[in-house]
Amino acid sequence: MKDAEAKDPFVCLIERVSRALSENLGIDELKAWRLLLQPIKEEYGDLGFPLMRYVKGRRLDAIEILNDIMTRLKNSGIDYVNIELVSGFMNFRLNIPESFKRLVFLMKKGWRPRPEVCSEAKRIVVEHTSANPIHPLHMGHARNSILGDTLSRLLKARGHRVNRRFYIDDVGRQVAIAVLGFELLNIKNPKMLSEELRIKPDHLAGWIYATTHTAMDVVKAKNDGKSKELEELAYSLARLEEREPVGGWTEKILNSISLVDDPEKLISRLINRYERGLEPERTIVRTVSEFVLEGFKETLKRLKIEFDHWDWESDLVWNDLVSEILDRAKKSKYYMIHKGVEAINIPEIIKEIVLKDKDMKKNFKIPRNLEVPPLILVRSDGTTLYTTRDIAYTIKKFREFSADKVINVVGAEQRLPQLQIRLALLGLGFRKEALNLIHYDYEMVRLVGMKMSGRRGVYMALDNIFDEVKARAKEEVLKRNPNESLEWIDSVAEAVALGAIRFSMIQSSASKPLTFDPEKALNFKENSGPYLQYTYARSVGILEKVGEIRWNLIDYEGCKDPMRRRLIVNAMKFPMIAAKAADDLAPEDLATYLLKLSDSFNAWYQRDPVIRESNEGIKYCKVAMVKFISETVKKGLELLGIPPLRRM
RNA sequence: GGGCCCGUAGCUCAGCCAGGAUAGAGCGCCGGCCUCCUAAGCCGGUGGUCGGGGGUUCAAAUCCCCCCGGGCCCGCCA
Repeated sequence: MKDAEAKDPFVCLIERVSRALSENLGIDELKAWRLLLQPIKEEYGDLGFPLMRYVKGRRLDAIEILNDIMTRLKNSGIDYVNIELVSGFMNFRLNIPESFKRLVFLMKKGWRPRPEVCSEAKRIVVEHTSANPIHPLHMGHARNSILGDTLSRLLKARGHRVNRRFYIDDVGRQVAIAVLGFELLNIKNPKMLSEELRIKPDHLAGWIYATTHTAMDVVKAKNDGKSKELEELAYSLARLEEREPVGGWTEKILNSISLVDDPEKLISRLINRYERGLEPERTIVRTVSEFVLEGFKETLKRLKIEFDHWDWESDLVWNDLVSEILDRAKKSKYYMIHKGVEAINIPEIIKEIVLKDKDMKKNFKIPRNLEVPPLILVRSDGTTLYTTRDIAYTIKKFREFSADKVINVVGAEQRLPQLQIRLALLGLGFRKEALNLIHYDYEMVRLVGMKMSGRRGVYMALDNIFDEVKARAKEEVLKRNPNESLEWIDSVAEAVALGAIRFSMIQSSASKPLTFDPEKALNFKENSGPYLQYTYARSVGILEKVGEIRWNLIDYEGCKDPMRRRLIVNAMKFPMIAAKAADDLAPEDLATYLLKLSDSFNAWYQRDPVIRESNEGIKYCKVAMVKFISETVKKGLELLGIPPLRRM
């Protein structure tokens, strides 16, 4: 094994102890190390294990277990830890001078902190963002994209093969409406137009989509004689008109739609012909979609988010994967006619497959009184539904990447359809796929004092938020670096803004609704991405002032100081914490950990100066610590997709 | 009407799944620290019936039941 790949003393310790605990107590090794990582009070030790939970009611002797662990550790050459039993807990205290010495030995040879690589690498598809190509990415998409991207980074670092995919939903109703808008305005070359008008493609499309949608609703409300609704719609339309890219567009769209007998029929016809791959719809829809995607790509590039594949939903229809699924459904015993259209009998699948199997029940966790309706496959006009196409897409994701697992980052409001999809897969005989499809759901992003609606063109585009945050960051950078070039200041501001936005999107768990307050994202204080970036910049600053690290001068007794000791122990936990965050699909855990580490690092160097330390041995001990923390924070930032800055 | 998620300090949240050692952060507020490695920092102070009520347990913020409040979902939309 190369030294750069060697395991650090802390990871070695955790591995040995977990194995010993697992064998002695008959629990999962994974569970053992997860319990070991639970934070404990410093006075009890560096690691703790709640032994009483397992010893209770069994003929197990805690002292025997302790002795066994001690012996095993001795045999593995791990002599830098002390264990004691206190009120049912097994507490571990590291000999820091000794373990830090081993760590420094590795670091000197090029070892760097990184998440502990898992023993069983899997092939994992992460599908995320997948926004309809009809309007700019907004803050809701931001949470999706950033979660998806961060998960991908974590899983990759954990040693898995990750395939990142964007699903281009070009078949649905939404795109058809946007396309209708482009048609009504007679826009043949959107790209040229957006360049002329200097409007980003997705922003231009967003206006056209919202206006067309609203105009359609206006006409509908008029025909139905709903005057109250009409009033609100007229207001929305007026708001849109204020922002129209070219004078008269709103009127043109509204008038054109008013002339059509039944706009819905027009949309239906468009979808129908597009699904069949007929021209000119084929070219028109693709042109508009591709045009909007260019805008997405620009935004995503800023967020440092990349994809391995861009999958066209229409390809699934044209390449017969959807009809393959439909055929399979027809032959299935769960095929049914529901409300006069083709469907899959989901309730029957639950009854016959899920409820009869204990593991299935656990995997699907279907609430007792939840009625999952049948899944309709085809509309009465012959076009397919999103869920049908998504079944096909799931199969494609598993097949193309030979995936063990597929993670869909999709909003929590889509829980029911996502569950239906998994159940349908199960009923159609795709058992492995059904069990390994994960709906990674997240709650809504709410903007303070604002209700968003894409259909009405009311949303806070990510691009605009980013610009706002960047402008604020620029002020701060400029204040601190008045003599730097504008170019440098701009690039730092961009990175700081990215750090602020990415961090704010992952710092709380996905299951909680997130209230995005632009004011708060502009707060670059503690508990923020920029705070982590600052911590890293400071550590680099110190190292640069020190120059070359004289490893052989280090006096390891220097780590005994309580503050330094605590810091080293905290940082040593990084590989395991990051690994756990990856396994749990919980980037927020890593974020919280990095904040804590930064806190203790910042508190430390401010009280215990490094460069001015007069004792050379102690000084280089501290320098080694700074190097260690610096590399840890850097790796952590990379995992979160936040650019580490050497200076800010 | 049914289901899911959330409810912990004035605000934003961690801890809950795998029950245990005096319930943790940050923001805010009050008071300090820039001839000293970047003050996006540090130090000190302030602040909690863990939504309410029952139950299980030696032990409950954590598990179970009921209730209350907020969000979401129950479409031939996605």
